[in-house]
Amino acid sequence: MTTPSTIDRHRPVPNGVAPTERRRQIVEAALTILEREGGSALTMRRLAAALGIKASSLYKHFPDKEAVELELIALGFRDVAERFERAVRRDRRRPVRAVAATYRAFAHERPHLYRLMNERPLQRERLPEGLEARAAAPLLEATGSRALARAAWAMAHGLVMLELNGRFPPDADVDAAWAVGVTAIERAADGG
Amino acid sequence: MTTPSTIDRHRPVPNGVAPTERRRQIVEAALTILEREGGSALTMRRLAAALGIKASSLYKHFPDKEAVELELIALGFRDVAERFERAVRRDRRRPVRAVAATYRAFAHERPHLYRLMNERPLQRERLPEGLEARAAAPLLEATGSRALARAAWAMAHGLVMLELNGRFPPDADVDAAWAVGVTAIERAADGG
DNA sequence: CTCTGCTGGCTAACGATGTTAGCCACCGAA
DNA sequence: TTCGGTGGCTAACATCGTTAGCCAGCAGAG
Repeated sequence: MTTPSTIDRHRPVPNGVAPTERRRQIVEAALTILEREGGSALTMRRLAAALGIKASSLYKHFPDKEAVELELIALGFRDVAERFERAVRRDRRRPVRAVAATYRAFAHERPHLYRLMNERPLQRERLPEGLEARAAAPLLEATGSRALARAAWAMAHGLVMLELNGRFPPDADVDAAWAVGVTAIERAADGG
Repeated sequence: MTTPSTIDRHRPVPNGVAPTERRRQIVEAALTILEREGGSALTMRRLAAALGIKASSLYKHFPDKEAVELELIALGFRDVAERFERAVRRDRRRPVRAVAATYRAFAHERPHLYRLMNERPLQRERLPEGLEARAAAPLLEATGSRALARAAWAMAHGLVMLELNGRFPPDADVDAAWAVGVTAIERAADGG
């Protein structure tokens, strides 16, 4: 309305934000906080402090907190996609197993990022186009069926979340649950 | 220290709270808000307003917000347990299928309660003893294996959460994903 | 060289949130 | 009749995301 903000004067980049150097720095700092201290530590004030500025100044670079989070989410999807692509290339015999193991490894290595990516509704329209599809492709290829790919994804996601949330008993053999689950999916893929 | 609070003078009931009439009313109001308006609407001020009192007065009945939520969670577990028990009694031939359908139906009928129950780490020690185990028993019985039961639970939970969070494309055939997933689990149960 | 306007900071504030301290009216039992 | 517990209240605190409005610096135009 009044002053044309820094942000909406740029081309319609997915997130409504063009990739400036300063923005890159902000995302980098956000990622550090997220991975080191978890999602609840990623506040605008905390993020600003890490950059030596005030929270309100962040709004010169991003329209809202969600825009910052979406950069992290996109970054996470890119990481997952690359891992999947490498995994299926490495183990062509048993792609389902390879993708599952990779999925689990990612979730364990970057649990806070995993949560950010998968715990809440995803604003697709603010993500780079095709990124989600790229991350999903290897599993779809491995299972050979959309329905089975979704069931497999759901199982992997469920196992990860239940484990991250400590919902299994302390003595539970989570490896065994993964093994039997993956085998069930593999059989369905081969037999179907 | 000074005044012995209303709460900790009572016997060590699981949640640290004895079941008074007033407390029952509070939980009832909380449930109404949760189911009608979702988890983010369940605030202490909002809950108090529904009862015609101030937020701070709630702390005469519950030590914190989590204690109120835990009452709702316990209530949810009781509902799930009863549904499961009825389901396996009704369909003895295919207990896995029966439990899965029941699980999905519960999540769709009471999505906000489902979220409250399953989205975050669970404070077991503040829940009535044995309640969680009771809710888990039918699936364990149906699959015949802890590992498979966990894989099945994870798949169901994953499917529910991905669906509730709108993570599947709008045109996705979620029924098909459930069907193929349940079949895979059933085969593993029979063949194992 | 001067002016102008954008960039990217700042302070102050708003309306939420959960929670605590401290006060007091009521009411039942001793 | 007194006394103490029950269950209200107001006021306040820290923290959250976010907005309004101000201003220093600097680059480019005249």
